[in-house]
Amino acid sequence: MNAATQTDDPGSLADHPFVMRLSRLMAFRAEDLRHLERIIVGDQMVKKRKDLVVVGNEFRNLCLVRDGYAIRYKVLRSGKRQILNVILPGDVVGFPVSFFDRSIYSVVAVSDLAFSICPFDSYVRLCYEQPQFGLLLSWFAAYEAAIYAEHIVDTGRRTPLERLARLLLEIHWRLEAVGYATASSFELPFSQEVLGDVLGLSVPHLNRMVARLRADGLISIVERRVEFADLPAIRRFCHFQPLDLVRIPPRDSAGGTSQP
Amino acid sequence: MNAATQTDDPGSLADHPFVMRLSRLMAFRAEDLRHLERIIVGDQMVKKRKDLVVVGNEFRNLCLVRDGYAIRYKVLRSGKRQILNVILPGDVVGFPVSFFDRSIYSVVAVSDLAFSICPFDSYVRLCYEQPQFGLLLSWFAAYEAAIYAEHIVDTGRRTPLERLARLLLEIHWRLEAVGYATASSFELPFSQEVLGDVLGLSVPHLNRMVARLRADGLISIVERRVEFADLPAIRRFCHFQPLDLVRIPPRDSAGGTSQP
DNA sequence: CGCCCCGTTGAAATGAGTCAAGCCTTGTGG
DNA sequence: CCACAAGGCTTGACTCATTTCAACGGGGCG
Repeated sequence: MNAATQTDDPGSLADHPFVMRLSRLMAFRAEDLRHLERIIVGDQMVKKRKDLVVVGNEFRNLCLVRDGYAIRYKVLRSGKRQILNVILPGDVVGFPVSFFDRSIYSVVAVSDLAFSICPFDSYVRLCYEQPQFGLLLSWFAAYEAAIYAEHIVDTGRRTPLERLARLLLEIHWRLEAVGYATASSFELPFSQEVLGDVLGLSVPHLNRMVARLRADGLISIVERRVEFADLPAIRRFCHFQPLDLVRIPPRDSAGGTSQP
Repeated sequence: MNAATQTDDPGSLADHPFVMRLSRLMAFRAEDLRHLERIIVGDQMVKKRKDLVVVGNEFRNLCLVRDGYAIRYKVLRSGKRQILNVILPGDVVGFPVSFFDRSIYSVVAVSDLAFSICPFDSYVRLCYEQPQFGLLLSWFAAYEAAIYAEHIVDTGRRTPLERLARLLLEIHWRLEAVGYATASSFELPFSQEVLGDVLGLSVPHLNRMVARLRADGLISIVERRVEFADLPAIRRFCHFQPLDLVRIPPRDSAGGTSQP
């Protein structure tokens, strides 16, 4: 549909970061993998700075990010931009926009991005046939909501320094979950302008906060790679606590409510 | 389980605000109503100021609010409190907490509150048998996430005056959807301390913003009732746009992906 | 080679928080 | 039924954290 895009055969899903997250939530059988593969219409690669979702347009796809980074944001009349969330490998671009008539925010790639495309309607149809996929969608939605909730607390009541520390820890945590980070460091794919717009801070102020974390020896940054010298220490400093979903109960778990 | 609570027979669900919201999302059949009634274990009433969910505890229920108001919040070490969201009739108390091991925030009633209790595990089991309920859960989750997203934009980048106007409009919009508001007014069940903690503002500053909206003739408040003199005007002022979910596609919508 | 993006730093202006006090209303217990 | 307490609203003065505006340097990319 667009010059900058190319769609080819979907690669194997087995090593997809989305599947990696998913298999931590439920007993994921080979059969389920086939169900998912069946409704994926292709893989796509887009360039850095390419818009994926634009406000006001209809968007009805779940794009499962295989590699690369993007941001979900809204720009106001005043020209200010607020980023809701950063999108990492294993995340889904079409959430929650696919549930609404017209998109209320935009998504843009901040690096080259590779993802698998699944039409929303196909996914919904699959949910009717294989209810575990509906639950999966709910679980992802709950996780997303919880991340948003933390961002509300950040921008509403936490100090800029805490916010920044927490954001770095959140990104590290999420990247580690899909194998994109080491135990104590990760490649930071976002400019300070992006970080500022996530945290509701101006670029100069954000910059000063970065400098402060550095001066306090809590982080060091060399060539876009963030390293935590003492992970427990920085977690203590900003009271970071990772979010952990419970697993999705399997179909036959206890009793059942079926009528005779 | 607690002195202040009393559980009695679930009343009819037909007039439940939750069902009212739900029936706007899908073709809700009498049969579905029975499915839902079957897994509801009772109704409960709690007093104003009663804690429903407390941080760190496990909570595995969906509480469908029938009447009254509550808030979902987190208090920080500094003593500051951030409210994530206000809970109105038709909302679900156990979201997203039931998806996590231990609750990451608290919920407290700010008025006397009546709700129907549905054990989370029962609901999940129902999803396996009747997949439309799984989709329903996803839809609710998406809506919740979208509201959170707007709050992030509010606290991150909007002026205090806009935030306040938007919050009042959001509450009005959500109350109207369940028949708890007139076309241009509603009972405001929240103190200024609560409003401040939703918007990330101090009470004195919030108070000044209320005064300003009043002075500008955008709202009037008499005896806890907020009245919009000119609804389009205040919506224009803060660029408020109601969120509208698409309907859940029915089971047989087009084609199907079943294999032979 | 030059442009543009990105990071960095400084100085000034201002918006919002904090602290403090007073008043009104509501609820409650004597 | 009254009195007092507590919660909620309102206002003022002061402080300071954060934004805004501005300028500069480095480095990668075309």
